[in-house]
Amino acid sequence: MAASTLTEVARLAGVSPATASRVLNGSARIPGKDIAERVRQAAESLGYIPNAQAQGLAKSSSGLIGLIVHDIADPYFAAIARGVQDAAREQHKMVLLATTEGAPDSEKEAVAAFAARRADSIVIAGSRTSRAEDLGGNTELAAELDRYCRNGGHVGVIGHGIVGAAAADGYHVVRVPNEELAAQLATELAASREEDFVIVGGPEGLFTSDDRIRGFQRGLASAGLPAADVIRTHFTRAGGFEAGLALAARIAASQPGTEAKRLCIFAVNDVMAIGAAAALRSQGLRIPRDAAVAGFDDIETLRDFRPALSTVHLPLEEIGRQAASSAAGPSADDAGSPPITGQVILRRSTEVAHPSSTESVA
Amino acid sequence: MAASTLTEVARLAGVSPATASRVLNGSARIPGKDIAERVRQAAESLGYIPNAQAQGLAKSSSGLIGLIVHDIADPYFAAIARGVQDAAREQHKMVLLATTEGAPDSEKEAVAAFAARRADSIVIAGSRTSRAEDLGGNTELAAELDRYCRNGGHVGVIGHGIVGAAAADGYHVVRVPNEELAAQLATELAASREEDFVIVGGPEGLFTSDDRIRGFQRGLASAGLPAADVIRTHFTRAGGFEAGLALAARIAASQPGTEAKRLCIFAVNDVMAIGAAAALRSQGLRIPRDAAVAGFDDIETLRDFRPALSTVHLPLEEIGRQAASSAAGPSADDAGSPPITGQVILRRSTEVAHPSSTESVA
DNA sequence: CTGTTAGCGCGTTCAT
DNA sequence: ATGAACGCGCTAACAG
Repeated sequence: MAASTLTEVARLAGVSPATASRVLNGSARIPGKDIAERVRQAAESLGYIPNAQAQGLAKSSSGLIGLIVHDIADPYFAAIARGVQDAAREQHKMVLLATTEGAPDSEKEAVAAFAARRADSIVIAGSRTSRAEDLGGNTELAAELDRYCRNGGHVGVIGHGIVGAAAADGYHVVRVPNEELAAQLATELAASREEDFVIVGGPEGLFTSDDRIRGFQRGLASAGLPAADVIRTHFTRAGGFEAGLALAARIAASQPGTEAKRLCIFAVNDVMAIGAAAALRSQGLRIPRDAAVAGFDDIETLRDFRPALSTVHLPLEEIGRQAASSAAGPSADDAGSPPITGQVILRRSTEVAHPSSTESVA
Repeated sequence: MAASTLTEVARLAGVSPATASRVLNGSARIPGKDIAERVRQAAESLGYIPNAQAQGLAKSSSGLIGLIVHDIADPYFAAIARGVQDAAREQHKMVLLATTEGAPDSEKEAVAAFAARRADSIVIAGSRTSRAEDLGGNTELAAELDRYCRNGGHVGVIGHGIVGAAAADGYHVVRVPNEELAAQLATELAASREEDFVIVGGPEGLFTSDDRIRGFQRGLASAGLPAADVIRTHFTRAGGFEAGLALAARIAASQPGTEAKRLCIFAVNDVMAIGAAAALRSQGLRIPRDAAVAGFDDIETLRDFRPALSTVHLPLEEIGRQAASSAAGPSADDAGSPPITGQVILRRSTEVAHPSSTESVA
């Protein structure tokens, strides 16, 4: 009852397994026109499906590309996954998924599992961390990756490289200019307003978050503004919401004093920004009237959110694609892919004032 | 340089490969306390990682569970994927991903690919279709699935069964009561208003869409209301947007006449509803003032959308989990999982009238 | 151009 | 309790 094998096909076609193999997959020429047809028919009638495990064993390569994300339901990762999937299709490979919640030790496990399956390459998305508590985990992860690379595996990491990972062969990093873009966002934001800036960031040690915070502060500084307060919270919508609640209180408290200075809140990613905005709204505050809010990533699903969220567009899908194909080795153009760039997008959530007031002042 | 093998470990430990195998995996007893330890150390020092391909070949099972979705970046599928992933983790398996854009022939390919990899089970999400143009594809898909099942594979389909698929062993369907829930939504909506209803549906033949349309109409009928107009469009945000544009025109045109009857728009999924809402807004219309809008699915990422979208909550993650574990065979409780249920959630997007007007009329 | 012989790395009978 | 031998399904060297 088990699926029919190549040998059976060969027997039915009256040829040797080797010949059948040559016909059903493409190695050298197989102009045995007549033979080829017989084999094909035999395969067809038997409903033959090659056993990829066996093929993999024989060729020691699996046609698999492993993808590691924090959470596939997070639109950020989902977008990247789509890019990886695209690249996989081009390479005629399949993608193997692992979600890790960002824990280095379960990332290590995932890498080991991928290695066990002899994945041709591994893509790691999700920000790296440098927290003390993750130090051990990071080291082990780096070791695991190193071993994987040494055994011929290819790795594509998105954002920062793994802490402590040697620049081994087959180890690629798709850099995302988080810091520069955040600085640019701050600059553009600062150019048209005179407000107090606040940053809602992720836990300290999260590279992506830290980079964006640093960049934003730098942008502020170069605009001659003081550094913004930083609220540390979870790198999620819930975290953003929590911070938003605190900020709402702060706004309410300061209103009687000097109502002139509106708050401009920069959340280090869109999901957090949405959370913060929701919190403000739940407290009766309105955006951008009572506070401005900006995010980062330009998540597609969030584009219909109102007021439209100012953010930094990142080509997530392209990032995923690059990570997956850089790991596949320099293909046609060995010049490598173009560096990732983003783009500041100012929308309604950070509008400076209602047209009416602008007009009246002017 | 290739990864070290079990044989090498065995040699280093001074035992036979068989013994090493018994130690490193759990088959029978391995009380060779001293031996076991030696083997483990050898494995450790060599950085031994079992070759899953070889294991799979030997045991003819792969620890893989295949997942087929239209688009992993669609939050609907992403949520299901998370559930599948959870189930996979519990089963100590990994998830293989395939995206097909809903095309039956590429779904067939995906099934074949999964079969080739000897996936232990396959989960198919994404609505089935009965369009004439897909007939051939569906038949082939059904045949492929049938063969897969006959070879011992397990299949879990979400929503409707594959058209033409025999109720083979190992073929499970996680039913989603789309029709009932849509009817319920219509009933609740109809109870508190006197409006013209319009349905924004997907292309004809899409089961999920058709079920929801049918159910909604039924609900309307049982409330003594006439059937709603149905606008057919793409099952995506873009489709919803397009329909929304048309509806905006319709609203604008009818306003001079009888301004009493507001439109209540039911889009067969949340993403389309959001698209429609965006279109209305782009034409200067406001929700729920100028029109009510409802969706279906209760996508998590969309919950912060304003006005809050009335919809039908579906336990997407649980659905994915069930599909993945039903396919794993009746586990602990052979009573099977509880049937999927949803819940109508009325939010602001379908509010009947502003408190003020309600008051003044009363 | 085709058939034969060896493994790929591991699990699993059999003996011992 | 341990080791030897065989086979999982396929590909890659060699023969012919």
